[in-house]
Amino acid sequence: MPELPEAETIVRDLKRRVTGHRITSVQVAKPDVLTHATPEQFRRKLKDHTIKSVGRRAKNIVIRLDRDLVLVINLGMTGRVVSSDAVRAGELRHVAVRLKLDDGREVLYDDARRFGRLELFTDAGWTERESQFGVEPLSNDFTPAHLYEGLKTSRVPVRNWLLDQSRIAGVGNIYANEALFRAGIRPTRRANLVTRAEATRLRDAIRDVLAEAIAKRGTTLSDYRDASGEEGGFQPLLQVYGREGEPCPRCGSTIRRVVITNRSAFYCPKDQK
DNA sequence: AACGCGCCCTGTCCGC
DNA sequence: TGCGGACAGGGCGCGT
Repeated sequence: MPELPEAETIVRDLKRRVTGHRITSVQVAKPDVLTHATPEQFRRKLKDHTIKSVGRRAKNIVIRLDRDLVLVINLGMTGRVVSSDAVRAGELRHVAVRLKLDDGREVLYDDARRFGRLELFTDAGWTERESQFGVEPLSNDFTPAHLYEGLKTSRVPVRNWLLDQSRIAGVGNIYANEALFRAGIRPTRRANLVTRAEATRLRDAIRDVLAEAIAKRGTTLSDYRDASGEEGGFQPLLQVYGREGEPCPRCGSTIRRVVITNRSAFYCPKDQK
């Protein structure tokens, strides 16, 4: 599921719903979503901490608590973070972790495939981990020159290059494909063969598609929900992702699907060279 | 040492 | 209706 726009949407919802609240108890139903902690360690560490802020880095939800504790949630493919007062009972069938708050509500982590992970850090520990991610694509540091110089150093297909979180933080398969369509670059092209002019178009395309997707509260293909349990609204605006066999919205050619290193890529054979 | 690959796991859909 | 295979937003560890 979730790429930068979906994580960002959840973060904005959570910020409003949980900031300032204290965690009064923690239940772990599916221990395999925890990294480097037993359920007992996780429960003991989180209990009685107060949530100071909620933010995002790459596709991660970063919850800062008092007394030097940071809870980082990566949603994997099917992870959801929802507030218990926003979902109907029984709607969540794979709750892995419950965080009970001081007002009686719960923050629920639900994950059908359990590819998602919850991890606790100290401030310093998270700073270290965070340094391994690349530039935030919506920040001022993500310049055309930055992108062009980075692309020059690699011969992998540009679609794969865009998925590398140590290069650009937060772009996943949907938005990589959409940005490449907007920029007129075929997903299979080697990164180092993208021209300076194309890199500039790609940089703008990445920023535009991410910002537009955030404005629509993300893309729901099947599993993604925001913190209120609602679907995203960007899926009708996808131009190539998941549209194999449909006409290109720009030229009418038939959109193709190719598999690059085990993941689908979609493109218009006429508009993307 | 950059890169491709297999794997983690469940659900859904499609063809037979 | 059932069954097997393909496929799904991600990311890690491995071998080359």
